Amino acid sequence: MKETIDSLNPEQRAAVTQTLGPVLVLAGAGTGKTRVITVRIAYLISKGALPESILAMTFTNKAAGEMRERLAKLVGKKKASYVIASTFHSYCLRTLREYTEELGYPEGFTIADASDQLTILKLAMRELHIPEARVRIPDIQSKISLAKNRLDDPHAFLARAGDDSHELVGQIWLKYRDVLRRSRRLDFDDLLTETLRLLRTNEKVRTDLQTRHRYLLVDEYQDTNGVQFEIVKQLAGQQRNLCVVGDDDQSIYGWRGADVQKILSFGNHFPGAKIVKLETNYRSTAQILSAANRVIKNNPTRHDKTLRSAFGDGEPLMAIAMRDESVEAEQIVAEIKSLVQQGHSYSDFAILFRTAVQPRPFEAELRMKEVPYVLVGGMSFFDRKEVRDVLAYMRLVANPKDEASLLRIINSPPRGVGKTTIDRVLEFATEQGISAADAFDRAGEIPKINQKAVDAVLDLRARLSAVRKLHPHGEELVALSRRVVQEVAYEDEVKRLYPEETQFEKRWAAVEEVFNFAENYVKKRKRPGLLGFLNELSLSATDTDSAEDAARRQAVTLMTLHASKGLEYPRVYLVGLEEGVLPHQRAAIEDGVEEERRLAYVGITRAQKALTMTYCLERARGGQKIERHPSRFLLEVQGKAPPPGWIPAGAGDVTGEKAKKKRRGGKARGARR
DNA sequence: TCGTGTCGCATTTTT
DNA sequence: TGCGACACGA
Repeated sequence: MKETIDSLNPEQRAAVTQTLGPVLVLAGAGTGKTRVITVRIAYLISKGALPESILAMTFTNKAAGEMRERLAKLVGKKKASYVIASTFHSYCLRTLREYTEELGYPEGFTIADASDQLTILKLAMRELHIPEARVRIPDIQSKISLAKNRLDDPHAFLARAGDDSHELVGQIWLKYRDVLRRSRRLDFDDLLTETLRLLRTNEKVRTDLQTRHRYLLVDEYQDTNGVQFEIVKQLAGQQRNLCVVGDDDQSIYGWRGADVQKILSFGNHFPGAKIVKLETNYRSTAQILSAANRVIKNNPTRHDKTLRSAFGDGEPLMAIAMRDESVEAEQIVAEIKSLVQQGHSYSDFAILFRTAVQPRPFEAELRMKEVPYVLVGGMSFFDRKEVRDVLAYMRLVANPKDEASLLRIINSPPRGVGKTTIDRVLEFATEQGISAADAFDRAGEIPKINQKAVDAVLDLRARLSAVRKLHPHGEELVALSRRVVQEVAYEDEVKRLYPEETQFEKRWAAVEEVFNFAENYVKKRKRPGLLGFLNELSLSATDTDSAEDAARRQAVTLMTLHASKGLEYPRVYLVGLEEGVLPHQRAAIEDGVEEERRLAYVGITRAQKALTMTYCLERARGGQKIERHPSRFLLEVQGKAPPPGWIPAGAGDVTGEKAKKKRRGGKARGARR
């Protein structure tokens, strides 16, 4: 242990050995954050802490996995396995499952993921007779989620004054909550808020958990939202053996409820906190870091930090103006090709951008020039129709009251159940205050109902319930899942939709993959059940690790700035550095420039040796070319202030105005010349 | 009820 | 430019 400690720099050592009371470790980009966390845990254990008394919270499964892996190397597999390293959501899920009785959910619950949430919102709106066209459902979803993360509740939300749309969100929220309840589902936010509720209202649970987790660590603390903060506070209790690690300058998820104030005011929330700054950077050249420092210091509210390179000066940075986005792509791809000819590997390169449309010209160009690349993000395995369908069927076996899942698959394979039938049944369900599932059982009472459609649904329900009877506790998971799929003749349906053999095989492979997941889950768990399986899948849906794919396949990486956090590449292209793109127009209008600047900072600090920043003079948008101006961040990189006559994004921008007017005016204003 | 064409719209997305 | 929601006809 002593050797490991000695290998740390003085800042890192301070962060590791300060083991009592609250500690805030401000870990700048590339300063050895993960190393500090894992060594700190090892140090705690060496000082006599029981591994099982240490709880380390992360935001992603990937981070949790990495932590466990590196810890195993330090303290051995056995001890490492007792340390709880888990995402907030997974931790909350296991807590809710452990204290089912205290919670009062007699029959368990399944998790509603992002897409289920949208379905449930649609259901809620249908009940309220709000036409879908009137609002954008993802907006509603995000507003409700933000409110939940601020610990708001729908009644308080409605009581607060607001405009029509505020009122509308409140009403939908109330109904959304009803639908979730009667469907026995919790959304991602509920996992957190319900856990907090338990901690606050149940003294047994609170003291249980406080005694169990003597040492708390929170990774990426700048991403903590209001609920997560309160959970941490509850768990820390009087002992306050809490160490949080993060970087306020890399807080880029404010739009999702993350609250930078939590890291900025840590000292106030936990009086007497010790603050350690890690500023020695082991990733990038001095050139890159001074550019990063120059940009980020323009943010007024932050913990003051200045990154120092552990290496030399390095190559100068490049900033290049391009005529438009296709030239941007051509030039960059050409440069990558020529550098590869000089001995670089394709996997040394990353192209980072702000929005999801930007990679298009790059993909086209990379394909044309036959450069291997990996686009990180995009559709995950769990977003595929077949996977979602099969999981919906399985959820229905676990929980027949699940309305979103029932409606998802109610007519696939086609059973002659159309919109009219569904509307009538839902209308009846609303009137009677019962679930959609129960409404089908009483469909005889519904006037003008299509009896054939109802019979088909009843038959479906009978089949699913037969599977449930066969596996009452969800045991024999693999057999169960195959059985469900067989029972509803799903294979025939996939064949019908994709008669072409190769297409069919591709689609069916996704279904087989679900069976594989089940098999792995059974191997991993002592008591594998259906509910546990479904909920674990919901919480691990996104990790497809294409970032690692790129390295293995010797490919160029393309990804959004958000996706790049935590990663590093020898040579980075930061593209589309234009006012309106970065900072994004909407963020510029809505007072979000500071977070956009942090995004730029994250991008810059991904580069190890070389950084090239580009912007376009023109960019196509909705079919026509629009003039662009270099981003303010490009000026800041050079330590310059905006010149007179500089045009900021959002301020009187033509496209912005037009978009707004269109939405308000609508068709009533008549045709525009 | 279901498949096809058209219109409108357009940040980021750890769980 | 490309996707998703809706309207319409079979």
